[in-house]
Amino acid sequence: MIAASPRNTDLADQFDQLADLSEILGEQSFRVAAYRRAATRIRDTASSVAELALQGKAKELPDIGKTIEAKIVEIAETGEMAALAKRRAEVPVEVASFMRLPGLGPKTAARIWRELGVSTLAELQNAAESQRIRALSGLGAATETKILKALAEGAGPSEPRRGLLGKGLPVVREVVEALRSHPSAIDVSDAGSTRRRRETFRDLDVIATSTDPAALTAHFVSLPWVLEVVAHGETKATVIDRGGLRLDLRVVPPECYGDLLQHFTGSKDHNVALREDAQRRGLSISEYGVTVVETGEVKTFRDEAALYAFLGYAYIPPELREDGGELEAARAGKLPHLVKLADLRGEMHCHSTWSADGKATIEEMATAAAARGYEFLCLTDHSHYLREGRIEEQWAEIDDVNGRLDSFRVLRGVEANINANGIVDVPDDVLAQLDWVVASLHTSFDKNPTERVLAAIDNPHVDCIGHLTGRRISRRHGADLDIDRVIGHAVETGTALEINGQPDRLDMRDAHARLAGEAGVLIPVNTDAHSVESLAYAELGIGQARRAWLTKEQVLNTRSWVEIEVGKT
DNA sequence: GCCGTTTTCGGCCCGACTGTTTTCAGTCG
Repeated sequence: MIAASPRNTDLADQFDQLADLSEILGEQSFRVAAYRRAATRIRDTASSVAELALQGKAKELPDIGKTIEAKIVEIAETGEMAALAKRRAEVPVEVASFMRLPGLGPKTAARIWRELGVSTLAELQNAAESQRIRALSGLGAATETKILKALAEGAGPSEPRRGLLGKGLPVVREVVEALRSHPSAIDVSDAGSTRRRRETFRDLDVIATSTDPAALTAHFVSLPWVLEVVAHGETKATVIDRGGLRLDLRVVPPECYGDLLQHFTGSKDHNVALREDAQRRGLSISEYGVTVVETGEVKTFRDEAALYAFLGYAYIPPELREDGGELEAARAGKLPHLVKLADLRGEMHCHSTWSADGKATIEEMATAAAARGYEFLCLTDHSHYLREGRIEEQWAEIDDVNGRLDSFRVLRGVEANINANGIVDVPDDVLAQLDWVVASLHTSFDKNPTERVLAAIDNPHVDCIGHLTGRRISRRHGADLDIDRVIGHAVETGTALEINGQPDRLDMRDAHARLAGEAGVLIPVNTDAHSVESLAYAELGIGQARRAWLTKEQVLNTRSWVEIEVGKT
């Protein structure tokens, strides 16, 4: 039996650790950066990179060359990377976690380890308390205080916690509104990862132009919900709000608003690729403008579209700015026309009080969906609550509601469970009477998940697989599926794979949805709403769909129900 | 380490803030 190949996340973690330890050892910064880029690339790839490497095809990915492919093959075949094992023997691994403390980088971590013999976080705390850090030249009492504060706040070996997009968006919008009300404000916008609709964020970014940058920055740090000011300059400030969220503001003159917005929206990888590309053509890009190196002339741009146009690209929507091929596509005029929230014509996965956890009646859900401008709603209550004749009672209520609603239709659906043995838990004769069948994994995620999902797809009554992996962001990893096989099977059978817009699901994730879309899978953007309010999660789902490069044509519920029924054949 | 519409060698984004300094290195995004 062949051992399962390592998962992309495990490979990526190993390259990140290789980068950390190499950096502490003072190795070439460009090689360290290459390891980090490779880790990111592996993490953002949908297919198994280990499988690709074993076929000699991993080096076709950007940022993966011969050397890194060989290291991946080595991990797949032996379970270990010699280069990493060697460095682990040289550096105590906990020294790398010093770098997780804010303000401490590789140079400082290395000096504390080498010059003081400190190799664990406990020893680091002890060294700071006994004022031994200040003995090192260039470090003082302030550094000791900073270390102790960070350790007391629980910063440590684990990754810093990232917040959910669904939590961050309302906060960043509130801050944007508060800044707009300041008399010196001209333009204010959200930026950063929330503008790109990335599923999680580390901090919330706001940018602005102002007639008086220092006054606007001062207003920002004195907003009522600010708990702590981390940094405060004339054009840039960072605060922590009472919810523990980190907010960054940056201000520049109006004439370079486009430059600033582009810079501060990122992603970092997108900007680096953009700037490297520009540099090859004799241009130097910063948040203040584009410098023609030869003449020293600086061009500034009031909006992003003009900036991208000057650099020779079509306008790139923020959701695509991840260094995932968008620059090449924009240069060639081949960017997709991304799906928009307003394109949605129905909801295809939601619940009512017929599910025990549902908060609204069928009529309330339907009325709310109609108010959003939808034409239909597939009611997909949990199969568990629709047994022993209850589903017929539900159908009667659906008919009743449809009788009262003009030009809106509630469809009969169900969210069936894919059992541990791969069987869909609703009898075929019941499924045959339904308009729309969603099948989802809810338990036993580690028990043959691929085979179970494939079996569900094989059921001719199943129209769609719900929240494909079952992950809960930052709580549960979800099923480790063979995504290529699932997508291949979905294409063969015409089964849809949804994007579930629940803030902690967003499942399929962006990379999976992009691969599915490219393969020809139809993808409904759903909310899995259990209440009227959560129908608004459609915005998060559409963000995810746009990050997956999906067009209106690829998103199933941009069609009318009649068109969808015809497509089902 | 990776990469190539001037390169298979010699490059590799750019600027702000902090703490410790008397002009800068380290860190961060």
